[in-house]
Amino acid sequence: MGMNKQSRHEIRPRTLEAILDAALRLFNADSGVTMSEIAGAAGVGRATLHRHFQNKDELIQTLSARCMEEMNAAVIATDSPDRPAVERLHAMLKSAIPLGDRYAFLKFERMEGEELLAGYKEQLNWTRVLVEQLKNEQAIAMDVPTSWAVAQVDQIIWTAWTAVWNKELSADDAADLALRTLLTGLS
Amino acid sequence: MGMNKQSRHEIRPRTLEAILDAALRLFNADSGVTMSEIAGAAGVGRATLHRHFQNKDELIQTLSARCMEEMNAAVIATDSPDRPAVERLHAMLKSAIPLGDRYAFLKFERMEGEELLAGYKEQLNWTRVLVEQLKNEQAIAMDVPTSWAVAQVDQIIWTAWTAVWNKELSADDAADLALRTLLTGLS
DNA sequence: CTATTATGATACATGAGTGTCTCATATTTT
DNA sequence: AAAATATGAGACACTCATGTATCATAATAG
Repeated sequence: MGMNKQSRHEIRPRTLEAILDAALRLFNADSGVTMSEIAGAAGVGRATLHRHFQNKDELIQTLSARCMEEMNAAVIATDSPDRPAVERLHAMLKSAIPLGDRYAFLKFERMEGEELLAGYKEQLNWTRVLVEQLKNEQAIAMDVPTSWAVAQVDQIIWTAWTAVWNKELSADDAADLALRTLLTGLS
Repeated sequence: MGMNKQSRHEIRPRTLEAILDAALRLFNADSGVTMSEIAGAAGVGRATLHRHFQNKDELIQTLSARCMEEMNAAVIATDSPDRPAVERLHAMLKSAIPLGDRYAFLKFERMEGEELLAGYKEQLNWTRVLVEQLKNEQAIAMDVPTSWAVAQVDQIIWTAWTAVWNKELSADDAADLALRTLLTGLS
């Protein structure tokens, strides 16, 4: 299936979870972690780590793809097609912003790997459709380039999460403020 | 003076420039460059590199601090205290956005080093003062947290630069759009 | 209970980047 | 021109992360 050449060993669910949990935690603290440290933090032998992930890139890609899927799932879960686009944007922000600390490490990793890129493009595309609907409902001006609006939505999730992480705002307040900033600016 | 223990050799201006130029260029392409690659690209012996920069961190810090100073200088140059704050914000965006590719690599580096942090705080403080003046002139609503507004200004420079880099917008258009987005949002 | 199999621990090999040193050469300074 | 000195090139040792192989042990499946 998804396993590679060294698939002589099937990975146990507990082992996989322990590895991914530790890797996610350590990567968010320092993108330069070593495989040994990850194995140690996961309570797993270093050899076991190498049995299932040949190199660090493969581990990062698996991790990134999972986080991206998680994010996409959370976003799509808020997607009720009959509501006005503004409400859906608000709901998306509310569910996406708290997830920031799950995939903060992606900020320091270059975008590589098919799965990760696919997930990211899916996310961008989802946002693009939403932006176009916002334009139709005149919540966004027609002369604003769609790519610009998409970038703003994408970026403000990070900004809002950072504010929450710095304990300057609550998650809900950050989502409200993000929506307001997007639509009417700071004035 | 600023040199460290191995200051038995004074660095020549041409050598220093060649090294910093190459390092900046390579770091923006790949944050994992090696000292050998930098030396090679600079047309400089690897030993010379190690004579003046003990380790890679020291090189990165020197580079980061320089870029930050450069950015601060460019921003402060636009600072004419008698103009309205909105005009000064516009002028700042116009001069800061095109500099993005000079210090894009900072996006992938953790903030470390006294000089760099000092420069960054100086930049944030400058923006904070500007935001407060914008509030006084009622270009920004009083109930918007200042830290939020500062973060928005800081982030939109990157977003705008990315749009320019992707050739979606010209530098001037990006600055205009950034100003408009900050003040009145996307609507 | 028994057979299968994933894991842990250990040892070992490898490669890459780093940092240091020396000396001949090129550059600058006086 | 002569002295002082920064550089280039090469050799060397060292560290550390990586990757692989082996085997006893623990967990799981039948």
